[in-house]
Amino acid sequence: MIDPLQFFKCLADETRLKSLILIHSEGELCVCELMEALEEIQPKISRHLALLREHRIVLDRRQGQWIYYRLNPELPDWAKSVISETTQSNPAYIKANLKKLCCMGDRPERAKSCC
Amino acid sequence: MIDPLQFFKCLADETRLKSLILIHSEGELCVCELMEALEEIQPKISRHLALLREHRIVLDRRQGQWIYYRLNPELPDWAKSVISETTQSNPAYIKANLKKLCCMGDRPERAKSCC
DNA sequence: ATCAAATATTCGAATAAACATATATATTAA
DNA sequence: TTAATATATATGTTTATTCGAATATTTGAT
Repeated sequence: MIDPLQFFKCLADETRLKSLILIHSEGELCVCELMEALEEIQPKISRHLALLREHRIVLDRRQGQWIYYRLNPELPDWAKSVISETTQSNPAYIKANLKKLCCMGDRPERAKSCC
Repeated sequence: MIDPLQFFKCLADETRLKSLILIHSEGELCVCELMEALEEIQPKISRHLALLREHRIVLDRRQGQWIYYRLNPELPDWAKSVISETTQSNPAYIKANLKKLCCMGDRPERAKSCC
């Protein structure tokens, strides 16, 4: 299982930390949603998600053209708990980003629930 | 209070993470004890402790020639909890270091309890 | 089969973090 | 006051991380 040091290194970058918190808040998000919420270019989002995926902190699934990222449910409890508590106790940290996500037009959400 | 990103950056280095976990396990430790437990040179330990102190993750107190570091009791609960859970759930991560601390001769511990 | 959209990956450059060495400060003991 | 011990800090260098730009891959629609 994941080493605590590697785990915290994964959280020690703004793009990755915010992505994780947003993914945890929303359940599942795709790259274009994170681009909008964080106002970052696509390769930057993808690169950081790839790192989280390599460390098995998130899992991905493809649905059509979109790739959805979610927390790995097999993360050790302590690691899940770090993410949960950080999310719950720091709503201000991602408030503006959640807002941008909400206001986003044409979210691929609908596709998510169908099929 | 401390920003989650800054907090995780502080944990994302082996010397700092192990120092924090050891300090949390032992209550209070001085630089020379951490040097022994982590087998690192003094300026390296001091530098990393200084960073933790600047972010108010630890507090220090001088007692004679020694400076003891402890967790800041005013850390937000979520941050305390991150440190506690990480410590409790990863005993193997610092096992060898705790052993070295135990075996250390001439620990300034006695001074700690007197006065 | 071609094109557009979403995402991934590669690569060289820029930035930041960590390091070892040297030196400074503070305390205690002689 | 001098010497020794514990710790802190300053400095130049090395190493690690992050970045944007360019390109590749995959999928769905035409």
